[in-house]
Amino acid sequence: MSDAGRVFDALGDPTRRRVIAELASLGAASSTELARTLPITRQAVCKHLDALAEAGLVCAERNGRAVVYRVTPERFGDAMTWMSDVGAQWDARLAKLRRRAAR
Amino acid sequence: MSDAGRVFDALGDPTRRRVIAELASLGAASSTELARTLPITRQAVCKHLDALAEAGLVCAERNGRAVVYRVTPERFGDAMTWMSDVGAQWDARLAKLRRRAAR
DNA sequence: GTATAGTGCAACCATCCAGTTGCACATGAC
DNA sequence: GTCATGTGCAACTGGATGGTTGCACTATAC
Repeated sequence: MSDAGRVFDALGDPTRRRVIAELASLGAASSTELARTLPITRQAVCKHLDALAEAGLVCAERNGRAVVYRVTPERFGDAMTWMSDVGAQWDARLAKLRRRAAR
Repeated sequence: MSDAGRVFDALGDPTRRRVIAELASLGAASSTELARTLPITRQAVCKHLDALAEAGLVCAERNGRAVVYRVTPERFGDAMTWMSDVGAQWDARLAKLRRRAAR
């Protein structure tokens, strides 16, 4: 799957969006810390973090017995590129249709 | 839910991304036409188009007995804004941490 | 008129997955 | 050492939903 696809799949879940937003606002946090601020269990948070890591949107770093997660928003670019591509394609089509209509 | 949330939910499905990409490349098409170019039935295409319309990513227009769909990529902006907000939040946090580390 | 092509709606099924619970293991504090 | 805290893994469950089939309805073509 494309990188953009992975990003959309990861962000397609509302809770996952909350997780990453929370993480961005905290700066860095462990699954346990995030679970304290969210209405779900640590296990659920872990699964979401795994999915986000899979998409390259967060990274994990072991620190003693704690695992600290951080946001890595670089991949947002892939999703943005996908959207602007679709938009551009549509715009080109639209322009073509308009030219034809003008003739 | 936020508009950005709706966009991500809509684009979270791979088939739905194919549908909107196909629609953008065709310019405009009915559910029947799209079903011909995709490996799913018209009914499935309809459901996806409904979801995309719900998110404001496509619009439908009746034309005789045919219903023609078009891409309306304006809503992509909401999703992009969400991503840049999360990124900015993280960047601000990062800068703060770096300042503290530099002290 | 009839035949054809398109749409809309409802029911059904299978699969996926978010979330939970429970337990074992690891690490730091004392 | 013990105790507390945090993580990892596995099994299970309920609900959501992507996809299908079937049928009724509508509009164009002839």
